[in-house]
Amino acid sequence: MPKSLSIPTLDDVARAAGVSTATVSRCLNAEKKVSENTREKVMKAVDALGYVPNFSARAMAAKRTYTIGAIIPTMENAIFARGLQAFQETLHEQGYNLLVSSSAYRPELEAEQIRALVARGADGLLLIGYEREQSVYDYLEKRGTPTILAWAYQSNKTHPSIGFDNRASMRMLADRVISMGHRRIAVISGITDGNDRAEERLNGIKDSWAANGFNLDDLPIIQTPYEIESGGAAFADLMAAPQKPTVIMCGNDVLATGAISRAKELGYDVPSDVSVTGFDDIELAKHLHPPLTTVHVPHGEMGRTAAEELIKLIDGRTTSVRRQLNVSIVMRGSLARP
Amino acid sequence: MPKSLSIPTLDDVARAAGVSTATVSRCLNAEKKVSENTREKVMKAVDALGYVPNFSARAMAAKRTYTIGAIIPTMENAIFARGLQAFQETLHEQGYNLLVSSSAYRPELEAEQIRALVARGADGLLLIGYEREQSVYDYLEKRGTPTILAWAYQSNKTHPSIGFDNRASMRMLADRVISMGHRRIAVISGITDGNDRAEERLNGIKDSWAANGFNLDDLPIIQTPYEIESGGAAFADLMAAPQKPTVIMCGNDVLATGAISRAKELGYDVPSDVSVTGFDDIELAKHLHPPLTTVHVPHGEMGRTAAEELIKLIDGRTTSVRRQLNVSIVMRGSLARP
DNA sequence: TCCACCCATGCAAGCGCTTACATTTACCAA
DNA sequence: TTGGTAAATGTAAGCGCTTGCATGGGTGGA
Repeated sequence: MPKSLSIPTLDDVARAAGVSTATVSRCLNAEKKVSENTREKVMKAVDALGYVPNFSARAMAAKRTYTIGAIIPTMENAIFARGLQAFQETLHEQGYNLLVSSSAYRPELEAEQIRALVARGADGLLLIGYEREQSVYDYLEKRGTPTILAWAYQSNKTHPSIGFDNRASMRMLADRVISMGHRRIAVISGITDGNDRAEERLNGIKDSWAANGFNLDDLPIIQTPYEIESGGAAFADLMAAPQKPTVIMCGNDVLATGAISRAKELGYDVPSDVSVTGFDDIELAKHLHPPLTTVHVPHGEMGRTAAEELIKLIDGRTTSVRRQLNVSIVMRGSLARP
Repeated sequence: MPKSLSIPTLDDVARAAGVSTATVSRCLNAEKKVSENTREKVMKAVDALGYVPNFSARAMAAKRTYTIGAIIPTMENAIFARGLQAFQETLHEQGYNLLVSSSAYRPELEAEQIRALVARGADGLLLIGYEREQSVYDYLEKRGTPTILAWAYQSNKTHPSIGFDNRASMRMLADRVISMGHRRIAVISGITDGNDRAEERLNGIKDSWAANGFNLDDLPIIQTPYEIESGGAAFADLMAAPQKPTVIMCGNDVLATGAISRAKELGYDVPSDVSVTGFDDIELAKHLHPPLTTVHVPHGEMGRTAAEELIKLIDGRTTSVRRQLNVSIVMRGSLARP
């Protein structure tokens, strides 16, 4: 009975090609050290058998997987899609694969998934933001797994990271809003607990507000999950106040989408009744009506750079990276003078 | 020099606990067959060393990974997000992990990723739709990897699948549109080449159109990628015709989003100048302005069921599944009488 | 013609686990 | 006390690959 009915292994290929397994292995990996003649024989056998190397066996023997793990807070909306796409494409060009999982913004789930990815032999990891337990960093350190943080950059942190300054960026936008004459600002923030990006963005607004001589007590803030519905609900709450805000600054574009949608339902015109701003500049932002004024984040560049630097880290071609990217304000129709 | 500096293995744990590796292994897997006493000792050692089992080694020895692979056409937009989320949650409840990759709607990439996932030892696979080369199915068959298809259901196909009838669903919507009095319909379809769902949806519209006694030559159709921008561009093209359509039926909600956005830019009012319909009922649909009339797909149920049935397939508790889910039309503001 | 080298190849030792099978231990009935 | 049985544990053989080292054959210089 031919063995061909079961899954072919290196051994099968070697036997079929009349060489040793070592030779087959070398054919499949290092291009060199095998004569043209032999390689041809081997490749023919590989094709004939439909051989595909067993990943686990390879990982075990080589202690290298050419796999990168990424854990993002959510796949539900497009916040991370563009950046991750670029990350993945760059990785792919360099012969790496990407394993993605989502933590649903839950730190304990993130920790679990980090362990799972490391256990799977990920050569490196991409994580979002800084905030996580020290024990997680210790674990990564101990296992020697190169890790790069993205979507955030804080000059006082030393961990390899590629991102932008959420705080300064949001402050820039808030300054702009205030300079346009707005004096009644309300904020729909993401949940800051366990999310340094959300916290920094909120702080950016507070910075601006305070620096312009206003009282933080006069700055209504609602924290709510990054979902369209929540943004809508928060909008309704904020507009129910006796002193209606003239502008609502949202922690990201998803919340802003909800706010604008709800504004329409409630009969408010944006921006003449109330302005709305976002953050991230997801693709949808410019297609909202009115188009959303927001902070443009260079997602593609961030993903690409993160991939390149992470691979350097893995190859030992560098020991640390810290790169700050520039964001810009995109003025669109959703923001006007009060 | 203590070995604790390097990554702890089963051996280390066994030594620390004063038992054999077999016992430790049994502790970590089958709950039974180990005395309470021993288990405690072992667990203590595990904690102390911070031991995490090596996934590859485990996969190799056990020939089982408790990992499911899913390949979806895109992560860029939310089409698959809800369904995948439910799929993943159900899997997780049953102790399985999910590996996701995206094929960017490219069959050859999908084939490559299928091989990669199988090589990684995926116990089962989730794929979208029916259309792929026979060789891919043969490969899966040969490797004995259980595979379930989702997001589509065709009664004439026998492969395990869980989905809905794209053709009948879209036809239902088209019938409705026509019954409202529309006689000038234009279609923005996804690229049908290599995408059976897109093709079926388009066929559904054609079915209805023909069944109502109209000529297929009078049905303008543009095929374009599932992107907001493309939807917008297609909309502009269709409206540039001498005979403007009274309704534009889109292959999915993403295209419809682009169409509505572009309509505003061009100064058309939806639905009084032109109606727009979508398909999928992504979260955004109801937040568009006007809210989008579309076909509601039970994504959550589909994901959940797919997970359950796939696991049954893997466990050999069943040999085949074919389940058709019901969709429904959601009437919202974007569709009105001409 | 001979020797030193180098390149292509083979040999075999793991990588860290699981599990069939063997062994030991504990306990109970006779 | 002793034999028998079942439960707990240990032994060791792989799982499919990579890679350091050994080997052998071919090449070119003297």
